[in-house]
Amino acid sequence: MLISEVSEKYSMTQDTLRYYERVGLIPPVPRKPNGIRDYDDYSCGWIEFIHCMRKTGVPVEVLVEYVRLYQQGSKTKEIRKELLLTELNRLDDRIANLQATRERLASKIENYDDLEKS
Amino acid sequence: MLISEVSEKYSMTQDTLRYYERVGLIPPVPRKPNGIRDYDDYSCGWIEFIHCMRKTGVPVEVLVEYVRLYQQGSKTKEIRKELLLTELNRLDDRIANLQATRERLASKIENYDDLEKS
DNA sequence: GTATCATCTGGTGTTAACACCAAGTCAATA
DNA sequence: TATTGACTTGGTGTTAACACCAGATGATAC
Repeated sequence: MLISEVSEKYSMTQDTLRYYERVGLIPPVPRKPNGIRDYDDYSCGWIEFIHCMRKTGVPVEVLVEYVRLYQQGSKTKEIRKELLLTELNRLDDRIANLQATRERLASKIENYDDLEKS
Repeated sequence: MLISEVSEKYSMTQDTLRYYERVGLIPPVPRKPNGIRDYDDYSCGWIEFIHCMRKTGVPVEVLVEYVRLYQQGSKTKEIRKELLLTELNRLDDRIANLQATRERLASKIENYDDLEKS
């Protein structure tokens, strides 16, 4: 798969795809003999996963560390799991925070409704 | 109330407080005759509200617009309400997105658990 | 063979949201 | 009265996460 197709498939720019590989957000992508990237299912899987994590705000730095550990094989399983757990907790915190603010906003809006009636 | 006290109270830097005022994230803060900021309850209320919104990711730009409308008086009530509604919807979308990713992460972690048992 | 592509690498530019700094003012304190 | 300390403004610096650009290469179309 060419970078243009992957770019299309996941709605990401080619620049972002190359950036992700450069900084280690995904493992190295296989190349054709002439050096052109040739994405396979494995690479696409990573891209999809990283894209999803990035969209929800997991920092690049954390994901780079995860990929680094992953590439060191099964001996890092335990650490990787811990890393994911940490992010899960962070996510839960953020969700709770957002929900609280959501309620606050909602009641502020209700206030506006009340004011209209008067 | 001095800026140092407000800074302490809301755990924000003095720089951030001045920045918020400068860009219009909060209405102008009253000053003592010598020009020093003297925050009252009204100002503190704004700071608390804006701080809360910013923490959850509502863009500065949107909040500036809200404050601008607010300062134009009650004739902008309807627009302000619409603005808040838009943000509420955005928040709901983001929360849904985060929750989906949360579940994904959680099951990935469960996978790690399974692998350990074998 | 040459014009047209898409791709490559290496480097610089951008944006949001502050953080930091310097030089000046003012009030209180020793 | 001299020093200390908090505050002021105006300006520049920082960081993350890409976006954009230029020049070179290699395959394909004509």
